[in-house]
Amino acid sequence: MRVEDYILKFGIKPLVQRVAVMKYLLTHKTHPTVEEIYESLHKEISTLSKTTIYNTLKLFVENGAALQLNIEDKCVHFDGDISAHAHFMCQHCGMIYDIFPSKMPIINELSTLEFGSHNIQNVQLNLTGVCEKCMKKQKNKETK
Amino acid sequence: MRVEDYILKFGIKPLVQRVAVMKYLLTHKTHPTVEEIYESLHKEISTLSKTTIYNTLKLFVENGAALQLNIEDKCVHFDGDISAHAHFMCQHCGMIYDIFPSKMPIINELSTLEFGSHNIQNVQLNLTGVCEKCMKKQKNKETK
DNA sequence: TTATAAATTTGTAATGATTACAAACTACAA
DNA sequence: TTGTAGTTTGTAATCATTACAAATTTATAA
Repeated sequence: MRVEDYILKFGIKPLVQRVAVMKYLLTHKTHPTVEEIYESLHKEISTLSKTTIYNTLKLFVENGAALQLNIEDKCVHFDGDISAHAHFMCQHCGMIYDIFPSKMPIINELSTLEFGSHNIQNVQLNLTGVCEKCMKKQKNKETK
Repeated sequence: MRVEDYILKFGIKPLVQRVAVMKYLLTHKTHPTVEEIYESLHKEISTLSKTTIYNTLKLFVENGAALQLNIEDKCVHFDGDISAHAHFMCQHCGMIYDIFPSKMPIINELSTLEFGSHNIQNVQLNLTGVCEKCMKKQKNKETK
């Protein structure tokens, strides 16, 4: 499906900037920040402004076309994968890993959670720690 | 137990500023921000600086004496309750509700989660939406 | 005690992500 | 073609957080 049609399904008018941002999100599973998206897309679309990226991502999130991850305090990350999954962020390298229900079945239960009469609109399961790669690096340093 | 002894158990030297901040966290279950803590404690301890509150909270979090909640993008919240529980933040009023395992049994499973060979140090389950109070307010407006 | 070193606090300045805003531009319908 | 609403853009402002060095407090050792 064309990205134009994809974002249309969320009620979002497919303007060039928006299509570019969504295309970026869908092809880069790195949970990018505004800065990263800007640095990359600015090369293709030289007139693209950072404000537009902020506006566009806000629009995506409000319409359920993307997820905003508040997993760290430095800055916000975005995710074009709106399927049920959790995230693990490494405190050393900053990488954010996806965790899918096949690896963590509890994730399947998150969509049915209830909390009194409150209206739940979003559920996020955020893990932090040290990733395997960084742990190995640490061990190597220790043995030197 | 005195707050002095409580933070000592986390290996934190109980200086007056630290005791004041921890006392605030333990008596205000509102998941305060640095700003809120500062505004309140500044009245008692006029010399207390915001930087010290930042330093102190960082120390608490690093030593497991408090939780840092990244549930929204505006600013960070802190929680002196380190028992297993989740949070629900209302998008309208900004209030953060505690969710304890008795109301949401899945929370009990969070401490035993595993993800490959990665070293998990922290797990947070964050819900957002509209709280009961704010939904009622909305309904009242609609019927007027 | 007293002197000295180490740790901590404080206030200010700097940083950097995010937002506000108004002017310029674009899409689209009459 | 023209008008209007919607969108983008660049700049300036905001505001939470951090850096930093001086001042202060606490711990240590003589």
